[in-house]
Amino acid sequence: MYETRFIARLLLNKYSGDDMGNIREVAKLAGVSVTTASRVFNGHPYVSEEKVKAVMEAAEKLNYTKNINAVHLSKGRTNSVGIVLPFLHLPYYGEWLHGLAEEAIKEGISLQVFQTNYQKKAEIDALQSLKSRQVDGLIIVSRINEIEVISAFREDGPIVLCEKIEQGFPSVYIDHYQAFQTALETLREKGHQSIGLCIHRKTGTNSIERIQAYRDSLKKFKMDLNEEWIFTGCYTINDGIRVMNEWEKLKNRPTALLATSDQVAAGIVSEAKKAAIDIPGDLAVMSCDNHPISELLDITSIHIPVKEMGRRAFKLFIRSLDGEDNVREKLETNIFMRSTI
Amino acid sequence: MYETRFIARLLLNKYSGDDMGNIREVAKLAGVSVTTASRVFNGHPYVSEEKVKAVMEAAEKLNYTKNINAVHLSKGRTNSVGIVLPFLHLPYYGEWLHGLAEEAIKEGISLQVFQTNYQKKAEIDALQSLKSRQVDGLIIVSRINEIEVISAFREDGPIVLCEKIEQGFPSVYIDHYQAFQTALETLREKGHQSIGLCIHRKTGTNSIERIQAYRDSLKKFKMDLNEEWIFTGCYTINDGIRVMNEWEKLKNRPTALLATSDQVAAGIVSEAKKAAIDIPGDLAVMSCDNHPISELLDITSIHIPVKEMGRRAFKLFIRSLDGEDNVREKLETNIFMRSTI
DNA sequence: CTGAAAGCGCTAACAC
DNA sequence: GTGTTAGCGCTTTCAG
Repeated sequence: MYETRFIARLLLNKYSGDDMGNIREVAKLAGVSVTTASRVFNGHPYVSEEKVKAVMEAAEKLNYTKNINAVHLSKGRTNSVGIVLPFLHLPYYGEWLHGLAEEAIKEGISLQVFQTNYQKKAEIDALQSLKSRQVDGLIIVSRINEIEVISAFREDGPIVLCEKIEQGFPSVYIDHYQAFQTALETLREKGHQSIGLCIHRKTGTNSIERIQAYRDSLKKFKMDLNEEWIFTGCYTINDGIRVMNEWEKLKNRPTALLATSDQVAAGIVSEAKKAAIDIPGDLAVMSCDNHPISELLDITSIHIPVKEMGRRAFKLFIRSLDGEDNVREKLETNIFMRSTI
Repeated sequence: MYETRFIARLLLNKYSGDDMGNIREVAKLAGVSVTTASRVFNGHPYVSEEKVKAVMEAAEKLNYTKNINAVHLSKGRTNSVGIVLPFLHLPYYGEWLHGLAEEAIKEGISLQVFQTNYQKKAEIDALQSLKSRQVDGLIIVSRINEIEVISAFREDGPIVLCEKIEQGFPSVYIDHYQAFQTALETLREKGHQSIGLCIHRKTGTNSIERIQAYRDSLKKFKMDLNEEWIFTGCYTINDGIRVMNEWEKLKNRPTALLATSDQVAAGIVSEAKKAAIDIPGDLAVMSCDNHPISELLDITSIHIPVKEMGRRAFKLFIRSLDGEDNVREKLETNIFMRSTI
């Protein structure tokens, strides 16, 4: 049996690591038990100096490295976390991941990234990876499946959400309702009575909150409401350009646009310039994130501490592992006034 | 023994999946052998209809999910690949990952991301994860360690590089030397005799190639050379702003700047505008990547198919797994002429 | 301080 | 078609 398997691996896989011993071989060469060798590799106490040395030497000689998969199986965890997000090319998620990765490396936790493209199935694959113990937990930056679907995996491990969720999950979030209220109030004070919205999608906790704040504000101040003024699918610079073109075609135009992403606002502003539309004279623009590009183009933007969210989400994941699995953290926003409103 | 372990897990970890059976229990409940159950879960042939059904039902009843770590250990691979890159917040890498992730999901390969921050140690950790079999292979988008260090891990699994490397690794790359030559030639034709460089770093295959092209071109055309004109550490918009400020302080100023990133060029161009410096009159600017921001700001840029590189790198990884582990692919670039030169 | 041995849960060779 | 069983390589309990 040994033979067959060995030969098969040789044939199938040149990376069979044939020259890499396992802990048993190391132990044998060092003249100690497997237990002792294991202790040495894990820095456990109560091993004599000389045995430590013998084991280290044997390991060196055999070019030994732990097979981490065996460790994972034996320990029942993987020291890794899955990050679930829709798109990797949007600056928002890049920034977010950057913050998270900085924390994760400190804790020696590895990162498994699941780009869902907002496909339900892809997101469920990520959830499955929790159930199958590929990752110890999940951080869902943005989701597409209903919360009930997510909840079904709740018992399989910590799941951190990044939205204002009532209970059942640890989460880090922005009060988008409040932020939008403030933003709309600010625009109103500037004299805008008709305001349009550029938003990612109509679903999703964050989007729903934002739309709600929008509708509520309009009603409260008896401002104009027009379904045509809600532009969805707005993620990128190009989407902003598209919005600007649509705006131009509108018979009844809003005098201000509130976008949920700086990229979109950037597209709007630059396309406006090309079309000789005066910002903020003909159209005021305000966006979210306060990403460097907004400063660059001098776009008024609501600062969202994206990187910090990534960091916090990771910390919540860690706390969740320790049993504190219902913490919710709200992060603050503030408006950076610039020239586009 | 069973007892102790069980209780310990209950105490330590609420996510012990107590209600989740393993394949043995499923097999028992279904009244079949473990092998048969395994066959069912892996879609292997030669299992009778009824047994398939029995196994499926038992699995359902026990809320069974494969423990993927056991699979990994048993099979000797993990169906995952590690991506090594310095920074997750730079659009370049986001774009790159996006392309890669799209391919990976098709093949059911999961992504482990290693953000190194260009710290040698973090990069080595990634390499170790290959050796410890945490990932089946590595794609190094940009590295900081010497090639010899990487080579030492060559036998542990496929390692795909993204640079023009002589041999020993599969790789996908851009001929940066040629691209820069063309760019510099273009600037020269526009009458520029003194050209500055904004580059990531002085090391790294790609940077070295670019600097070499720079020096060679200057020499060839007897253009001015001034070490002060080489700005390093240029990655972001803010770095571009910094460069612009430094440029202004220069006694002897280059009349053109060639940047390796659109972000940097964007910073330069917008800061120039603030300082009432005419682009391209006082200073011509050209950059690399042709990221949407360059179109936005109408910056002349060398198009680099970043997303495609991500895709190709992944495909090379797959081919490498299949034994074709020395393929090198060159991707083409082309200049998008806009208003900054 | 040390070691024997029983797991962890799945795969697959081999025998029937 | 199906089942038995020996791995995969490490951790950890328990008994010295």
